[in-house]
Amino acid sequence: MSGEDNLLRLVEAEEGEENDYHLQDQVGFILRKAHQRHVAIFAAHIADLTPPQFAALAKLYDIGETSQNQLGTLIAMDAATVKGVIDRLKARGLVELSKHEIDKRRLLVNLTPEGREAIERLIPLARTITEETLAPLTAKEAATFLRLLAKLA
Amino acid sequence: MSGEDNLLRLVEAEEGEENDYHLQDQVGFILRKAHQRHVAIFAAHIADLTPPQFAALAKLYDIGETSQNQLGTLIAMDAATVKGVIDRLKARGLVELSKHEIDKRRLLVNLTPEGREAIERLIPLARTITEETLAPLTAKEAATFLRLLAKLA
DNA sequence: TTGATATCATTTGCATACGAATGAATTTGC
DNA sequence: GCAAATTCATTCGTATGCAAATGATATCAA
Repeated sequence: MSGEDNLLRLVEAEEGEENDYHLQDQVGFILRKAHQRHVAIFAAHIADLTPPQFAALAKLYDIGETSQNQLGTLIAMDAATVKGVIDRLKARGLVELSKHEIDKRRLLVNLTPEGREAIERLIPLARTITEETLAPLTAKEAATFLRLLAKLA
Repeated sequence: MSGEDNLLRLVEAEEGEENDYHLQDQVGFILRKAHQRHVAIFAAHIADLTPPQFAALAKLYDIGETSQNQLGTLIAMDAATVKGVIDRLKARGLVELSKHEIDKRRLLVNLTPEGREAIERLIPLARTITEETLAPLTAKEAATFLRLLAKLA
């Protein structure tokens, strides 16, 4: 810390300016930490699947067969990311791929019976994960938080 | 969709159970999307630094020289992650490394003059990024959101 | 109809993120 | 004072996440 910095602080204190920047108060930093905590809770309950992999299976279970690109849109992943996720699910036999009959650009993705079994088994655990993630909040706070978070996302 | 599934749905509808699982309502999924949006806003304002890199510089600016490990704790990164971040900042001349004189395990990290210049220039932009991230909320909502988010993180 | 655009998927490169294993150095406990 | 436990840093492997470039196909528009 140089003498100039100390002088600057004095001057700004006199002017009543807030010069401090506290990383730990910034929404981006706290958002990153909250996300990290959620991922850790997820991993503690569902060890053999990542949140993005689970999201892909859950969405396919919800809407049925769709193109890789469309699936990516629905679960908020760009094309490069969704490809990797689907590749790994395919390698594990949880999804299967086929070509779109009419539009030859599209790659259709669907659950295999094993994938359907897996997601049906995991959804109850996912509800627990959501509960545990929100556990520091009261029910009312959790509702408020989800409403505001959705406005941000 | 098999006949058994349809039967299951009828039974559950009669019992008033909620069987649907909507990914887009789960806190983890929305948290991931909110984080993605923040990172995009960050990149639009600060193109030459990532949020983790910025976090490292901002924390060093705040507390001065510290060990790589301690820095990681303060900015919520594990040892493997912080090493990569610091390596890249070092390669760009924004931080410098030195050995701890007494405890030979520790690697001290500090801002270079260029790093100090950079973070002083960037902090005002970071304030803008925070504002833009919270822009969908009113001031009161933003305060509530930050309070609840901090409880979760 | 055909030339310009747009869409879908892939690949490459870079940057987190974290578990697990390893080795060096320090601290603790007895 | 010494063995056990802990801490610090590094490395490896795997998995997102995204920008940019590319190629194939489809759609639009003059």
